Amino acid sequence: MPRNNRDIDQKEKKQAIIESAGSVFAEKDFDSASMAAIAKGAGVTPNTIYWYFENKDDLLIAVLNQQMSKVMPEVMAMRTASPTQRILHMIDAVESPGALMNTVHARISRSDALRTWHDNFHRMIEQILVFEATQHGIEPAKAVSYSRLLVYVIEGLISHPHETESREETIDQMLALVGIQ
Amino acid sequence: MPRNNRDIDQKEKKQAIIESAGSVFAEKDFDSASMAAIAKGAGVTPNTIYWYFENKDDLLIAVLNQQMSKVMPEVMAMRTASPTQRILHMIDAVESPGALMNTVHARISRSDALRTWHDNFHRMIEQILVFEATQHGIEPAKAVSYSRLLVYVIEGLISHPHETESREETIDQMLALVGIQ
DNA sequence: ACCTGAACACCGTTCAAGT
DNA sequence: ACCTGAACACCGTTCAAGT
Repeated sequence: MPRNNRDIDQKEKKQAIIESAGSVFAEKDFDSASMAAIAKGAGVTPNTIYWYFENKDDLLIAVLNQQMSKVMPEVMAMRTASPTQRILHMIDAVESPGALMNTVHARISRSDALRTWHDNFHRMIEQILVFEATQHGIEPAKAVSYSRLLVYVIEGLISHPHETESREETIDQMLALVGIQ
Repeated sequence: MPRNNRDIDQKEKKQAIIESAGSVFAEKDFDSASMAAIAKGAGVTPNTIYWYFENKDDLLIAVLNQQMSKVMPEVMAMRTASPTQRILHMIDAVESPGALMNTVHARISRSDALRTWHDNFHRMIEQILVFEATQHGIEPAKAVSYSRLLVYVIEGLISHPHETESREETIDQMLALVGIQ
């Protein structure tokens, strides 16, 4: 066993760190997930993580970005599914790896990078919802304000992973209220 | 100066700790607020806090309860104000002392006591909203499901303290959608 | 350029000992 | 019963030193 893994491709190692972080965040939560445990899972020393990432928040952002870039194409591809089903899929994917969304909100005041990520996330979801709403014949002005309300409901569902039962019903009700589907 | 403040009434000292915690949580945030800083603000040693509270989460719950028992009567007393104004007042009061609501959500998986507090909070808000809705002639079944949606929107506004501008507009839109006011 | 060992400052919490 | 000093185990992060 080599003293360090220079033979392993750098992209692979960075990827290994992100994946390890993702799974440790998922089974514990952000605060309980120590850099030591994440490093161990990736087969590196804790300090090595700091070669690839500025700090723990930066690593969190990398994990979130990875998740989103996996999920969004999936959601887009669900052409035949109902809006409710598409939203449900997104919530499931975002929420199952620990309650990271709550961590994002809780740490926004501490990390500018995290706030930027969060604002972009909101913008992205809202744009999709506005598109969806206008497709359903809702006038643009209303589509924008309804989308904002919808984002809050979606975030609410993500933030409360223990209330899974009536999740679909909740989305249906909200969509019916704003006139989508 | 006495070695310890036995002369000071216990209730007063406990109260001093809660108040110190409240203000330290407000200017920093839950994680950045050290027990040392809280203790200092209350004029005690860090360990003394553990005589009065089980742990940091327990102290957080005490702060939240204190806030709520101050705010709720105020909201109830606003008889002449519109529902929007009443909701706005509650959000302002809950959110201004740091983004503690986000901390609650982020730490639910770690603390059973915090989850219990959170569930009670939801129930309380939902009951008030259901009452409000039925007052406006909305049938009970719909009142319940609308209230759940409304709670998510309210929590969304609490969770995003930096989006203050359009807050009133957002509440108005949501209330209009469900037929209140 | 990439990685490590060892250290730093700090944290929440515990506990034996004091009054 | 109430409070403290001193310690414990752990944390994210830094940095000089190695390859």
